Amino acid sequence: MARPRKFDEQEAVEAARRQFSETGYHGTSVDDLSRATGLSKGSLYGAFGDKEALFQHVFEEYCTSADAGAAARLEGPEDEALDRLRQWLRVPEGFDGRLGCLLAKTTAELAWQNDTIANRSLATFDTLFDSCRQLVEQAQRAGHIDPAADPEALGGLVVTTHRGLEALAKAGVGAQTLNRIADAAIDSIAQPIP
Amino acid sequence: MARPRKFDEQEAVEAARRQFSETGYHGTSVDDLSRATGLSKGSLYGAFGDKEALFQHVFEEYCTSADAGAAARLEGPEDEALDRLRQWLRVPEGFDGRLGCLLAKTTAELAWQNDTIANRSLATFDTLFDSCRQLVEQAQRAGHIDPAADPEALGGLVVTTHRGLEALAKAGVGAQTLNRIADAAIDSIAQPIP
DNA sequence: CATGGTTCTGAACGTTCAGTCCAAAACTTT
DNA sequence: AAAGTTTTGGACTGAACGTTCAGAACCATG
Repeated sequence: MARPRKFDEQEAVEAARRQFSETGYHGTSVDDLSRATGLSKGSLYGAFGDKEALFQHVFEEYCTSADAGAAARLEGPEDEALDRLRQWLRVPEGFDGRLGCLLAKTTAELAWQNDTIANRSLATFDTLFDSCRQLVEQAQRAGHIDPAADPEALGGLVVTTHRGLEALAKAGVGAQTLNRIADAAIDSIAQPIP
Repeated sequence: MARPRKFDEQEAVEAARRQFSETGYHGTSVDDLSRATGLSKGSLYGAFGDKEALFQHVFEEYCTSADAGAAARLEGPEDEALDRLRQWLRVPEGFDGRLGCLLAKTTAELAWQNDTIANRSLATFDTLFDSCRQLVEQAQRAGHIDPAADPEALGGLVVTTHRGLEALAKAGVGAQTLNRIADAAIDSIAQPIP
């Protein structure tokens, strides 16, 4: 009954995410988005509304997948919980972190001005806090972290370390240095082997 | 022999820094800068060159003062070194961190695209690494940190924690939570009292 | 007071921006 | 194959952008 879309909406959103991740919200023009997605402006506006709506869509999707990742990390045997935290902090060897996390880039650029963005970021950070706290508790039960320690504070510390590593990566600090710090972070909250 | 400047250049740079800190590079228009500094556009261009040159000036000054702060933190008795690290991580109580550090905002926004910015950021991070490593070594000599630990890795970990706290603050995480994490960070690298 | 040199000001310039619009193409259904 | 609907791409618009510039304002000197 009607002409179907020539493009895949999901692919377009991913292309837009890459573009926004590189050049930020204010640094990205609608023409940039048109080029990145391969869609003309007309199609872009028809499918997603204006630039801000497209950004919100991209950001929402990114946060949702971050939330899902946090939930997935909880799965697994308790005596590997500390390793899962370590793996989360570590970074693949050839990794160029300057093209980094959209959550970090967005909160830095927009959280101060835009309450919708600020609230969505905060919600994802809360999810991360919770996930890490639970992983710390798992590691405590497995005897890898001092059971007397405060799991909420240590979980928050892991999240903080993760965000700090992300910030350093954006500045161009090398993967080897980042991983050394990641290991130091985990080792310093781990219980010495008796 | 000539009409003197009506404005104080240093004040103008500080006003521009506040503006850039809030709205970022691409999010700040020259009209915004004109309003923030109280200077007309012509004066701004006369005094600092174009928008990018003004930004570089502001950023350079910010990084230089961060470097100076890192050096200043080294001064003091060695048995207070760990406390100086703690104080650096902690945040004043009523603090609203969403108006945050220009270094963080700038690396997030521009390091990917602009090599000059990237190199300047990296240089300041190196200074921070060095400063924290030395403070860790001081604390080791004072017996507050295990002398067998790797001061380079622990110094890097403290810097990372600082950047992570900054990122969380930008997202709107409260001062109380931030300080709890800061304390956990220091406590976890400190040697238990014998 | 007049001159010369510098700074300040705001209007004006060309460019780029986000967003609109529509004729033509593309596709499905009948 | 014809009708009907949606997509598409690019020309278009007014506003906002960074930048420039001519003239007014100003101070120190002669």
